Amino acid sequence: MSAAPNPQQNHLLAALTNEVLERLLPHLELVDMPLGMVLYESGDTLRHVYFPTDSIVSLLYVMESGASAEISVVGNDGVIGVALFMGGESTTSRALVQSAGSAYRVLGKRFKEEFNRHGDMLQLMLRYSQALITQMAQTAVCNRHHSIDQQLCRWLLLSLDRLRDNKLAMTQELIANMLGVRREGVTEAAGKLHRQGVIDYSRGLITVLDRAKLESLSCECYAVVKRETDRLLP
Amino acid sequence: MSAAPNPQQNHLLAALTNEVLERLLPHLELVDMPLGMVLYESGDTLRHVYFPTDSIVSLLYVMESGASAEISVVGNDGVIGVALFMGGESTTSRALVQSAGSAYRVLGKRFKEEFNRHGDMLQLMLRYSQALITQMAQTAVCNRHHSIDQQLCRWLLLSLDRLRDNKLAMTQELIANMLGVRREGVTEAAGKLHRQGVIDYSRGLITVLDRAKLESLSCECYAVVKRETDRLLP
DNA sequence: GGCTGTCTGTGCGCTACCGTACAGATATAA
DNA sequence: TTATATCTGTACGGTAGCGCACAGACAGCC
Repeated sequence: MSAAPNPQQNHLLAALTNEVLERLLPHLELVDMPLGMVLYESGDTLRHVYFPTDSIVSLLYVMESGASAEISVVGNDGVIGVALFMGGESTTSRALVQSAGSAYRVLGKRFKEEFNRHGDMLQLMLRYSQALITQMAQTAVCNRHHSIDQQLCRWLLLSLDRLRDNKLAMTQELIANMLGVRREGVTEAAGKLHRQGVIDYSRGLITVLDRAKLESLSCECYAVVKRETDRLLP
Repeated sequence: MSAAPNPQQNHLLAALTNEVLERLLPHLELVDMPLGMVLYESGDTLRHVYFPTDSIVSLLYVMESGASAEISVVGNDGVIGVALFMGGESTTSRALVQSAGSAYRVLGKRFKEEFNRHGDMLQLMLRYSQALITQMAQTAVCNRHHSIDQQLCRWLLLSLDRLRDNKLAMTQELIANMLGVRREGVTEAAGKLHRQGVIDYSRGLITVLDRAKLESLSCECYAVVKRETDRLLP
């Protein structure tokens, strides 16, 4: 939160025409997003739509057993709360702040007013929804076919793209929850990356040293999602 | 295909108001959907939107290595080609006919004309999209945490719900492709179900004998998706 | 300083699933 | 009938990841 927050830091808000943005601005509320904050739980009626500026939010699914897995990750490239305009009002996932920062939020009711004008906002939200679908689909196959080593690389890259610098405040325990694996599995994978000089870390602070190497060690899933997202939301 | 095909066999078409349906009817084309037919490949520009009556279509992701995994399954409860109205025109997945039958299709252009009236069709498609998102998310976590045995049960139930009778024309090889596992893994899981009297099968024809048992052996994922789908699309 | 809680590293047996190989069974074609 | 392709069953070694247990490292607090 070094720079003063600005709605335009969120790519979706920045992509709106001035006309739409100016209608929305009075309803935008800047909120602090501390690590671990839960925006909503599975089944909750959504009250707001969130546009992160420098924070990152994970859409996390928690099972009956308590085991969890990340479905999608949203930063300044997206919005949290698509279920609001989809018409469902709630989802089966939890939205959890994975990297602290800030976000702009709008009351669901106000947001729907703009959405229901069936103009730019509708088009933009539809395209974003497809990007979200792509990411979820890729997560599903990645969970099926790729090793923890590869998935950790993918996950680091996804987070990195949504941050200003190359540092992530994140313990291995939390990463394990996101990936839906054991903490020890993350420790081993991170150890390998460390030995190869790709990352450095200590007590919850990860520094990426060699992004190119990270990309080469990642599975195809990162690149596929990035390419498709860039295509849908230029 | 015993009964004469009728657009109303598709739940989404049946949910439309008469006004909308009558506008759409002249553009609906009944098509045969043979097993193995590919409606579109990853990256293809979608030409039609498909509303299955008694056929079942799998949205399948195929990776660089050739390995695959099913992302979602669509029958008379849904529609294939959401990317058309989302604005992307293409997706990263393949649409494959998993159970033969028929479907009604509409040219993308005609469909978008109705969609862009921003009436019932828009609302319905948005709600369906959320149901699709729910299914994909559940698939992702299921791939991470559940055994082949459980997933086979889930998969059989999903298929069963979209068929008229309790018979599936499906080889173990094909099921393995859908689940993204080895064919031998499916053979073993199916063998267990057979020994328990839950299913019977031979050479590509599976008969479900004890649906209740199947549900009890399945992971929670089936019920979660069904409950949420019923909520979104009553 | 010492105490305590959190984070990371490591080891070990276990299981599910994979890759591979091959054999038997059943349908279709010659 | 025989031949061939397809489908299913079984076996076996290899391995990635799990559950569990515990040890060391580092930070903050008293």
